[in-house]
Amino acid sequence: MAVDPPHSAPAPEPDPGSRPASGGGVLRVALPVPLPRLFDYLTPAGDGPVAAVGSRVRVPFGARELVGVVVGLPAEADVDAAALKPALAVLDAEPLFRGELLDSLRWLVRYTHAPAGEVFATALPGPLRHGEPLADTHAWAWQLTEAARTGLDSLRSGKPRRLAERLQAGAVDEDALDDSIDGWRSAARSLQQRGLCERIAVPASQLAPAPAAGPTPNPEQQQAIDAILTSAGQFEPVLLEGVTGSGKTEVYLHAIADCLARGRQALVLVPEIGLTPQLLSRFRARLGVPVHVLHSGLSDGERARTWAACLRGEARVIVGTRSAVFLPLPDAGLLVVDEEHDGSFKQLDGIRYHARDFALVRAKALGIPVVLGSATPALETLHNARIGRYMHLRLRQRAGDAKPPAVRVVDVRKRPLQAGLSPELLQAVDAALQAQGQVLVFKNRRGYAPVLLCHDCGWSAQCQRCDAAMTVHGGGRRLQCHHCGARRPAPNACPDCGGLALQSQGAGTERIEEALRERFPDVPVLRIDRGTTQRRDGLQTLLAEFGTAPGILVGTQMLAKGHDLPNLTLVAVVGIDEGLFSADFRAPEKLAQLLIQVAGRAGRADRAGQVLLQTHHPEHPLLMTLLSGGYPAFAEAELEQREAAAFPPFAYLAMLRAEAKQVEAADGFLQAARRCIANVADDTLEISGPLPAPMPRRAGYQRSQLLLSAPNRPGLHEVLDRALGEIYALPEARKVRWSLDVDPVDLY
DNA sequence: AGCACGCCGACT
DNA sequence: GTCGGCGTGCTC
Repeated sequence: MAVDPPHSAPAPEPDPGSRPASGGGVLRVALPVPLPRLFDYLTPAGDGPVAAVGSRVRVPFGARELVGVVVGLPAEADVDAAALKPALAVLDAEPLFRGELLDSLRWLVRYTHAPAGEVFATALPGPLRHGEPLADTHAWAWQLTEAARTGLDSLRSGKPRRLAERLQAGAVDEDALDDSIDGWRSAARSLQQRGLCERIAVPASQLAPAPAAGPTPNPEQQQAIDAILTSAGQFEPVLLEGVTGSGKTEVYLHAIADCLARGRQALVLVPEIGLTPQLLSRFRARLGVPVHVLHSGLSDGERARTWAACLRGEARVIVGTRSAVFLPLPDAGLLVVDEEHDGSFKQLDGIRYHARDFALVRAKALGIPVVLGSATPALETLHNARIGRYMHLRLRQRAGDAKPPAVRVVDVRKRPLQAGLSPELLQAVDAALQAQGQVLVFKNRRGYAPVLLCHDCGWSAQCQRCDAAMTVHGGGRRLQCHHCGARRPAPNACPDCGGLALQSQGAGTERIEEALRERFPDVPVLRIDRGTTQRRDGLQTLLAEFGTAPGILVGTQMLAKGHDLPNLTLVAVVGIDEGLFSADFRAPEKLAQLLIQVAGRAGRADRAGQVLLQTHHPEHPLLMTLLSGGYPAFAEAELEQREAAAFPPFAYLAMLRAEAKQVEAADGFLQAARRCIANVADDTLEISGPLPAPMPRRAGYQRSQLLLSAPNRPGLHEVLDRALGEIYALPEARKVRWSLDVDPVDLY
């Protein structure tokens, strides 16, 4: 969703929402069904809340009941009036969607070409989606009862007594009790049973520790802060390009503090793994207001409460992952997208939106600045900055005079490898440990080995439901498919030839961990990947135990950012060669971003870090450019390539995907869809496919895809608008699961 | 997507 | 004789 802000803001529609539907009126409702249509109903009988645009309604739909959102109050229905059913009830006295959010979601419907009801449903937390009332946002507090005045003396010293004494001056909210008395809950329960204290609802606490002063911004930071503050109150997209450790967060904090001082709300979007306790505690310590969070780890109830607190304007600062971009922000003053290049901002199923791009749309509609921060901006973002659509601010200095790491490429051709590690790499690890430093070995592949191979006949362990090899886990004992999750024990003998020459080919993090333990028995070796950090906060706990003494971390993507490792002096990157030759046109960008991010972990503060890249292709242009000119030089070169090849941001893509048990069904649908599209397209639209997806069979389904490429965005949308009606109605559509992805990230 | 209606096989 | 398979049609 590379957004073109000057052209594509949601047109604020004349909003009939303020005009309540009069008796006998028609409600136009968006329902969460995969149909490209709205449904009209009569206003419900009875005397519930009056329907307005943006309110939820419960309606009969075929044989079932659904919760939908009123999106219009037309003078008359677009179907036979006799066919209209009355809605069952209006669920909101005040509309949930109003003003800017309503306009922006309407824009998203047009942009994604998705059914409106599904877009609105995606924007709501589960409980609201299912028709529950807007959650209470009050806090709970405890106070002494009348009876306590006489009964208190009978308490022996202990927890209950201490709690009672604390409550004598008046009610205390639970957050404050959490902070002051360990295990107060059981004490409270015991007092409650004796009728001495009670739990009461109080307005949500606006209290937080007084804001702590931060470090004085350096001149670059100050310049960036000033530029953002100057833009307050108007739409201004800002790319904040800052090398790792240059203090982007400090700039955000000043901009947010200013936003709060002007009485406005601030929303900060972070990648899935960027929402660390460290980041939160820093925000909490500095801002002096409660910081609300929204991420996938929360319960439905918690998400619903945060949503309500935002709508009521009670939440002033919200930090959240992708889905937080849908929060209602009646007093919005600032949006921040941290690590804006991160792939987790794009939703890959359901409504395929890009949170960064939707944040831009919202900021434009809200008339507020939006800050996109990254050390390695997405090429789309850089392009927009270069052509002057975005203000471009740079932070080149590392805070505290930290030196950039020294990068060394290790040519491993013809070198003996041990679990994929070269002697040079092991030597460097040894040296770093000797110098009391910590080491990170980065390998983008979890498990023990990517393939189990029979050395006698060439058989390899394949997943039965996917076109993919199974990964060896558990030191060679188990097989696991990373695409569908299938697991089975590894065979002892080759199922084909019966031979016993089964070998684990290649190395994943597990095997590297094993090799490093063997080689460096005296230091802790800690592996961090999806397998070792299942539990909530697991990563945090593991890293805390790891401490700062000499030791080795082995890990995947997860370790690329977000966690402070002050004593990390060597980062070794293993297995980048696949990324150098991937068919995906975004692979070079992703690899460059990853290398820069990982390298940024080495050497903070006083110690210069070292980065080691192990490769069979030391002369690869990507590495040469990245090494000599850094990310900016790489980006320059890569943008030229994209332009020459007519790829984004110089072309506009949409992907139609289909999957079915039979290939013929998937292909047949896409063939038919291709004809629908070709009928309405001019010759500037390129249509390729149907082609098998990169992994044609996944979890038992055959997957096929059709790629559309247009030289301009309006042209692409026009074609889709005109073709989709027919595509929905295709008889072939019934036999497949299909989806449209505007601005797909993964072509392969 | 669901859910009902509808017309053909192996079971109490 | 029926329970139930999933084809197809519809949802204001």
